[in-house]
Amino acid sequence: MNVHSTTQVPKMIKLDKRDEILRAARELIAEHGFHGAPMALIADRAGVGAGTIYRYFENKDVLIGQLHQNLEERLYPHILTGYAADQTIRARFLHLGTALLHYFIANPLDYRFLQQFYNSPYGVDHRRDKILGVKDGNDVFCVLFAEGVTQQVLKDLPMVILFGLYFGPLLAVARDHILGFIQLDEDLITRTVAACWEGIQK
Amino acid sequence: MNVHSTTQVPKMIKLDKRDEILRAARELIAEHGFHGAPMALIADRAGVGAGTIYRYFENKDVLIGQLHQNLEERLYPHILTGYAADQTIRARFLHLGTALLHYFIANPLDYRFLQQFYNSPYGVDHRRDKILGVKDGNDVFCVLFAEGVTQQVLKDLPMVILFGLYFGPLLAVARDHILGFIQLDEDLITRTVAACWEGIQK
DNA sequence: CAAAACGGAATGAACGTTCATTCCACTACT
DNA sequence: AGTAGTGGAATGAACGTTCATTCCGTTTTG
Repeated sequence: MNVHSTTQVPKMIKLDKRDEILRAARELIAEHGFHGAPMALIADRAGVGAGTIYRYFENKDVLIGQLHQNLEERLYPHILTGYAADQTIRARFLHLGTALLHYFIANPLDYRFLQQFYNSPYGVDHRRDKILGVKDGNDVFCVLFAEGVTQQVLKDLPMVILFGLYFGPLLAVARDHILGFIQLDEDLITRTVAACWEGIQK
Repeated sequence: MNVHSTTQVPKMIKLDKRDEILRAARELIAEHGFHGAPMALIADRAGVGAGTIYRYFENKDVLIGQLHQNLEERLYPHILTGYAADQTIRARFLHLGTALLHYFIANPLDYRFLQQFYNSPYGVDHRRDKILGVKDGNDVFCVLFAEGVTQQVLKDLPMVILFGLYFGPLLAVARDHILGFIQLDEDLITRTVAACWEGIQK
C-alpha cells in the first residue's frame, strides 16, 4: 500500500526483536546467572524462535557483550544528569555515588547483570583493557579521580585502590539492598555515600 | 604384624584422596569458575577416577559446600593469630583487615574461590542464613562490629552497611592485586586498611 | 606358609540430560 | 513469484552421574 514504508518497517521490526532479545537475556542472566540463561529460554521469553537470536547476534558471547554495552548506554546518561564539572570534587563524588546507588536500586536487574558480568572472564578482560589503558581513559570516573589526586584532596594512593575504596562499598551496599538484606532510604544512601567519600579523602 | 594398623592405614589413604579432590576442585574453580570445573577435570587433576569423587562427596553441590567449609577452617586460624580482644576496637579492625589481605595475597586461589562462591546461589543462601540470624551470630567480625556500634566509635549505620563499607574495599583491593592490576606491598596494605577504618569510624 | 577367597575401594566407559548452534520448511511481504 | 525473515526441530558436544568391572590388601583355608 504505502511505498515509503518498505525501508522503514523492516528496520523497526528488526530493532524491536533485537531489544526484546536483549531484555529477555538481561532478565534471565540477572535472575539466574549465565548458567541459568540458556539460549532456548532467552528465545522463549523474548517471544522469538531460538534461531532468530542468531540473526541479530553472532553467538552468545557477542550477545553478552552487547548487553554490557547497552547497559552502559542507559546508565551513563542517568548518572550524568545534573552532573556539573564546575562543582567541587567532593560534590561531584557525592553526586556520582548517589546517582549510582539510585540507578541500581531502580534497576536491580542491571545491577545483577553487571555483577555476573564482572565476575566472569568477559568482565575481567574488559576491566584489564580499561585499566591497562588500551581503551580510551576519558571515563567520567577516571577524570574525576585523576583530578582529585592532582588537586591533593584525595589520599595519595594508586588510582586502582581509590577506585576500590569508593566503589567497593557502594556495590556491596547496593547488592545487600537488592538481595533484601537491608532497605535503603534517602537518608541511608546519603550517609553511605558520605562514608565512601571519607574513605578516599585526604 | 601390628594389629592396630588395620584400622589406621585405610583411614589415612582415604583422607589423602579426599584432600586431593578438594585441592583439585579448589584450583579449577578458582581459575576457571564453577563452569570451567567439570567433575571429569577435577578427577583428572586429583589423580583419581571420575567415579571416585562420588565415594567422598554425594554430588557436586556437596563438594562445593565442603570446599567452603574447608576454606573457613584454614582462614580463621590465620586471621585470629595475634588477635587479642583487649586491644582497642581500632587496633582490632586494623589487625583483622590486614590479616585478611595478607591471607588472600598469600592464597589467591582461596580468594578467587570465595569470589565465585559468594556470587553464586550457594553463597547468597549462605549469607542469607547468616544475616537473618538462622546461624550462630558469634562470628569474630559480628562481635567486633557490634561492640564498635554499642561503644559508639563506629558510625550509626546498620551492621550490614558497616560490613559493606569495611569489606567492600578490602575485597576489591585484594581482587585487583590478584588480577595483577596493582602490586600491594606492606605500606600500601597498611594505608588501605587504614582508609577502610576511616570509612566506618565515627 | 602358601594359596585361595573375600570385600570394599577405585575405576572409567556409558547414560541421560542440557546446552549452543545449525538447518530448513514455512511465512509474509512486495 | 520471489525473497528476506522466522521458528523450532535437529545436531553434536559437554556435562553430572551411575554402575559393572577391576584391583588390591586382608583374611581364611589347607
